Amino acid sequence: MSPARAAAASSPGPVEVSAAQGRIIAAALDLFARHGVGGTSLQMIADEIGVTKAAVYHQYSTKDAIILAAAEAELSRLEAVIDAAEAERAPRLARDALLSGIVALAVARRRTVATILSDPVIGAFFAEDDRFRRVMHRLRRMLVGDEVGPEARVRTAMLIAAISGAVTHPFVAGLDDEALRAQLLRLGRRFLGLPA
Amino acid sequence: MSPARAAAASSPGPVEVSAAQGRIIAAALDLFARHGVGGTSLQMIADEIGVTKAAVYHQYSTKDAIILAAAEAELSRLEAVIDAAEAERAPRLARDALLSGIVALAVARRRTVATILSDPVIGAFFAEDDRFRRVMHRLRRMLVGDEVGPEARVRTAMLIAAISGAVTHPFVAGLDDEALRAQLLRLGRRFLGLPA
DNA sequence: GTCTATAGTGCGATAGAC
DNA sequence: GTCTATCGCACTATAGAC
Repeated sequence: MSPARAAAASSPGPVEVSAAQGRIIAAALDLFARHGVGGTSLQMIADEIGVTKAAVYHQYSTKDAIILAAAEAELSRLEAVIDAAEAERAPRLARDALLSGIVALAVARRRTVATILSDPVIGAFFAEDDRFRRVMHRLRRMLVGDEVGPEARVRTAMLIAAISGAVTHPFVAGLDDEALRAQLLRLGRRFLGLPA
Repeated sequence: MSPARAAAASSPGPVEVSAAQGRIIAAALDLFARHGVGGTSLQMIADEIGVTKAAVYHQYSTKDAIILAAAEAELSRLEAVIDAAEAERAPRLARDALLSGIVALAVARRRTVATILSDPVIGAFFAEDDRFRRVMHRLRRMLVGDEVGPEARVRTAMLIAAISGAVTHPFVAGLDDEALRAQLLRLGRRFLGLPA
């Protein structure tokens, strides 16, 4: 099987969603962040949108399908940031564009990003998802280049965890988005050894 | 029981637990890490220990009480690390001891630490828990001193998120505890501007 | 695309025996 | 400290009307 074919089999690029599906995904992400994936029922999602459970089932035939759709929707946002960064010619510029993009994404979606990356149920889905693995691989490659040792692994894991985890931390609850974004970018650059 | 009520009822100081209660807490922490708090039922906890639900209820009369006991047990480990670090005379030594202790704790309890700090259900309990707030305050004070600006807040949040989040990241799944600990400590020191 | 109605399962929680 | 047995409820999921 060709790479293109394998990719199409596991997850076909940008996933199209109807308006009704978009409402379900948005409601699900919000509720996942507030109650966890396991603590969110289809009834809660239906109530949030203002329809019945059966209407939700008409769009996604299982709860797992909703979890997957919500996780992939959030993953797509990260993919778009990576795509934009890779369009930069110089590796140095690409890396800085990636960092800026990740920080902006994490701040703009404070409540959802951390949930997607830390919820054990979504983690189980992503652990076997080729698309997720490809995204993480591209991320690491752009951040630390071709290094593969323990130092590079830990450094990348710490940077991603620091950005995604810090935005929901109680310490920064009172900060407005712009102040948070600026500090995250500055400290992230310093962590990577980039010019501030 | 609402989180607010449970937090108000929580006692300061070390909480004594019987052998049976200890088994429940250990099983609960393990299951919370694997399925999330909302995705863990009392039946799952009972099965893990090898008793019935009623036996679990005899120790903790609600599921919330189990969640609270498990979260506080993990919080106590962090408190012990802070206590030990504060015993150091020089602030510089205290800060380095704290960092080493946090890193060692996060690595030793890879699976549970991230869950406790990131699960939204536990977050709701901690948000109104004075003991948790005191621990976080002591943590920040030792790490960044008396600074209170956005930079100090974001820096502390990033460090805690980086350490607790990195230990469960897929990038470091293949690393043994000692290698992970050494790298986390080195990069953590560098992030704080301490001598390596 | 949304509804009502319902099946079958597992949930948190309780009562009372040993 | 653990058991059996049970209650009432919420859950995922399905069938069929509009």
